[in-house]
Amino acid sequence: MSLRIAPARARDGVPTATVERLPSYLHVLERLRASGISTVSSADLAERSGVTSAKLRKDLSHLGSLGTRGVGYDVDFLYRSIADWLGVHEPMGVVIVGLGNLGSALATYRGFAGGGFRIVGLVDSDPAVIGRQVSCGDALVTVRPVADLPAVAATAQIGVIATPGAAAQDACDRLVAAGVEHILNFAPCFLSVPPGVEVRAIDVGVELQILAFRRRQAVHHTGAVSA
Amino acid sequence: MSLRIAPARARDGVPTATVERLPSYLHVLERLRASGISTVSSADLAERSGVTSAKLRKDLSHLGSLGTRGVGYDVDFLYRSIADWLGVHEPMGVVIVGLGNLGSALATYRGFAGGGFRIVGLVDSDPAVIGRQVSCGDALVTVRPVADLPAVAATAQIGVIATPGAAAQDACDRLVAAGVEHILNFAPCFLSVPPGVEVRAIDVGVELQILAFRRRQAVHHTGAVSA
DNA sequence: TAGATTGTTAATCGATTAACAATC
DNA sequence: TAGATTGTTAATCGATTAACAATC
Repeated sequence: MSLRIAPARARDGVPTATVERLPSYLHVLERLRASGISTVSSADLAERSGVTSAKLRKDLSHLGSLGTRGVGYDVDFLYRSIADWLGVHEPMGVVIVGLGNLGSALATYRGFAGGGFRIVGLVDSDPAVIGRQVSCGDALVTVRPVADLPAVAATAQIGVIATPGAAAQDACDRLVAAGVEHILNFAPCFLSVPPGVEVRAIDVGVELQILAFRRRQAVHHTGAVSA
Repeated sequence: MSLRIAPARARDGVPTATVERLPSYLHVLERLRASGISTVSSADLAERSGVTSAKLRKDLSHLGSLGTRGVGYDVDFLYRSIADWLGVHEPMGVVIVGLGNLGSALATYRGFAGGGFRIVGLVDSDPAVIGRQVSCGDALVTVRPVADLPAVAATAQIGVIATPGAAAQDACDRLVAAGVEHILNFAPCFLSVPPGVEVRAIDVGVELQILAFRRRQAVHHTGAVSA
């Protein structure tokens, strides 16, 4: 398979559902590449990503014609095509608010160091935590007080909220005031934000409840529980 | 508003998307109840949950006719109706595999203690971690070696994987072998499981990539980056 | 050529939305 | 009654799926 130039990429018109699956494909391709596999079929890549092959091909078709009929996809070329399309090479500054157990876990998370993310700030309100040095990938970052958030967030494009629920809206407001318009919220509450600001929420409690419901449903729920 | 009996609840035929939003509504209602608010309109509850009022009413309509036209929803009644329907009163045993930063954060997470979840086991492969006592809500739980997983998982209905990616599939296989059929996976990899086993995956790296893409899109990406 | 696998089509399916009749 | 708000309908929208022509 000869070296090819990635086609002109249209960012618009690609379904939301597709965009949200591309990072998973990228991740699987990264591992395939690392293990020296040079070609994959849609069936193989789909299975490793947990989707159907039809869905995978449809997703990829939105980025262009990236495979070879009768052969499959070149792992390296497909990896670079998706990475380029997503734009993962542009570095992203991340500020984390809240350095309890979860915030600390996120700060040291490998996914931040790799993948074009850089921790540019850590913020907490607890005097016992402020001043602590946290090892984020190859950099040491000092936890700073909430008062420093405007300065810290100035170089951040993405804010991560890992505070208790009661403090989350305040943290969010401060991030927004500092100009951060993309927020990942781990606190168990809904954040209200002005138009133009995007929040993605991950609520562990909600995920657990869904899973617990599925489990109850699976056992068919014979007999009534006590009222 | 007089005391009412919750209607017969049909668990089947309720859309997946609705089921996955019910825990959020429940959570908001919990806070409303705690703050002494006794009645909400669909518009109000929807805004606090981050959905539209039409969607909220449609969701709730699947559980029955729970509101009062011209008035709204009784907070306490609606809370109990959703809680009963989801079945949150049946206790769920949870086993966590992997007690690094993230696993520890999850073990001490308030959401496990409340909401009908009970940590019945903590497992890790690191001798430095094994034997450590972790405070999970009101109980102290001892971290046990991977070899003990079958015994530990015997009383668990839900497994949580918080290991590094490389160890996740092994952890998953062991959980499944121990009879756990509902798994929440925080490791950055796709888990393959036999039919009948359900996995919900939370990949922080993927969420970040999606958010980063949105950010890049928002600045409209004028001009080309260096090839 | 024969076999394999993509990219695309058209049909199906499910979820969202706006509007409004029902009714408190 | 008049005003408010639900529960439901029907239309719209978007995502998934199966099948297959294109083509390596």
